[in-house]
Amino acid sequence: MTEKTIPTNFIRQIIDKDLAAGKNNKKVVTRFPPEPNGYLHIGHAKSICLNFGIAQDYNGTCNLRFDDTNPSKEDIEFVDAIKWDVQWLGFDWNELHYASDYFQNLYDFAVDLIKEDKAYVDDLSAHDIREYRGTLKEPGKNSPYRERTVEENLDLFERMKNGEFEDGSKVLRAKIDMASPNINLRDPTIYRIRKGVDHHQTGTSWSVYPMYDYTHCISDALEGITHSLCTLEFEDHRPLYDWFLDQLDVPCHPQQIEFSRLNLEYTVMSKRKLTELVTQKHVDGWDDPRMPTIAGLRRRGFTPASLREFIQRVGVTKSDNIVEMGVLEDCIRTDLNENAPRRMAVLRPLKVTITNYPEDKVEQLDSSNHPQNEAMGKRKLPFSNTLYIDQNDFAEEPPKKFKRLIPGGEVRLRNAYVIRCDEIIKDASGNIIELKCSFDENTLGKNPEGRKVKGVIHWVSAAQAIQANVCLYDRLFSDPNPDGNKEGKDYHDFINPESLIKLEACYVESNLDSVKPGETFQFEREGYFCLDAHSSSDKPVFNRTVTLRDTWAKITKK
RNA sequence: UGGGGUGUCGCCAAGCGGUAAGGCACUGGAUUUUGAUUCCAGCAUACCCAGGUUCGAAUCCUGGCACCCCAGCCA
Repeated sequence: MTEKTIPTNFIRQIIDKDLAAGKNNKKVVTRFPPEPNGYLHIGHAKSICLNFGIAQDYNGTCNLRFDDTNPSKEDIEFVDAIKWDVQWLGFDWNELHYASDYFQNLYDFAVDLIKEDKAYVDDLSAHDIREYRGTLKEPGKNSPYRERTVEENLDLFERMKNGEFEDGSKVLRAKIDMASPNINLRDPTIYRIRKGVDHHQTGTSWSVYPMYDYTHCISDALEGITHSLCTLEFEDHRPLYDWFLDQLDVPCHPQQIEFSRLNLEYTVMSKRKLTELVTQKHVDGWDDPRMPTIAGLRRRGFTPASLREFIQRVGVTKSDNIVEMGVLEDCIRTDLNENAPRRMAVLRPLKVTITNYPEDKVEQLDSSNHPQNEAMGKRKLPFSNTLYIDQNDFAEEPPKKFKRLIPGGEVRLRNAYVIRCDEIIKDASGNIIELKCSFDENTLGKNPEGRKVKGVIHWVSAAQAIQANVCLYDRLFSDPNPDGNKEGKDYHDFINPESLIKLEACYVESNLDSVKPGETFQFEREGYFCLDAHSSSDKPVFNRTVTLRDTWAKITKK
């Protein structure tokens, strides 16, 4: 799909001004800085597209940096997954970094801070630190350890690093202002002790780990980042970001700019909640096709281009938002409508016997892979006297305006003949199990004479069709905003029990015999489907990415 | 008056003092061997509210209101 229009947003306007003013040597350097503590979701895609997109459009560069300062939550599994997701989305980083690469620099800068009496070792417990911090409306008060001498702080901090103290017994704090109206400035903790935890990059070589606020600004500065883009909840941290850089002898002072997170209707976006969905088995894993993760969307059949298009349509601002699913759905439909070859698949089979078609004959009918794009070629479709159609395409007592198959009525078999239903066969309990039909041999590739046949339905030839499982997905939650705090309820209470419907007796046309995992098709009149990444070869599993637009469904609802 | 933000169509979102872009959704209608696609038409006298400045205000000023974020040794 085409992504031609270059977006405009307030961040790009800031950059335009900076460039015009000759700031940063007229360079633009950004970074995407995930913590490897989970899989990336579509909200991260916004940050990725923003950061890498700006770098591309301004002839700048963008780094991938893992913000790995909390070893107890992180795992190498996540760093590998994140790298692949970024590349899959279509981006490549200039430099790959880990915040842990800077642990020594960070430590040295902390020593500088101590030497200038701008940081101190505090023996207060976590609980007491909280007490001393004050509240949103009342100022905090100084720790009794705040006035330790530089020498003592230097000694203590070094011994913290050397592993002489237990976890939680001491922290290093920046000495700023316990009465600041901005809580982040009330002597924030910048180092804590984590002894013996195995860090995925640095092993057990460190006993102290720097905090986010302290790490992030310095990492940005060391990499020469010009514009440090992050989400709105860090607005209050910006004064702290700037404070550290002002105190320290760093190569540059990047500009932090905040934008609003992406929220999508009928799903949740926080890593904690997504992690819970996985660990509590509400879904099959991080790549469950119902998940808003990049991995889930990929397995569902979304393309990188459709996701990039979505992010572009949604824009970048500072206002809170909840985007409707319809936007995402339109993005993938637009892409797949243009690029997915057409196939036929019968999801709820109903046997049809063509009584006037020779029993042993199999015809190979020509059908195009795309009605609007001849370049996608043609395929052969076997036709015989025994077919399957979808149960929904026959009605013994049709509703008004129904234009599919009815008793005594005619319908077009897509890419084939017009048939008429002559007889309904039912089982003992009255279920329709078969239709006896007759075909009009003069209707292949042309309309019948003297009468109009409005309906067109899809089908497969029974003998050649391939058995398949099909997974139909719906929204994971029944409420558009499962996060919104509604009297005592949380997102668990809105999990949609029908978010996955497994159909296990489906037939797909024989041309679907050598499909690669992830390959996408339009099953005509049903929707877009892809072969599941975990599909086994004996019985393929197709995931429905999205339905076709369905005005008939709208009519029947009225 | 704790601090920091945000308020333009159902949902996103342009707009930056010269008279409300666009997309999605929705509603009609045309073409169609997918009730798909495509096409064509419609869809904010109005920008949270109230004052004010101005020839002119969504844009500037004043005062309200609503909503979001912040009290991790998480990021």
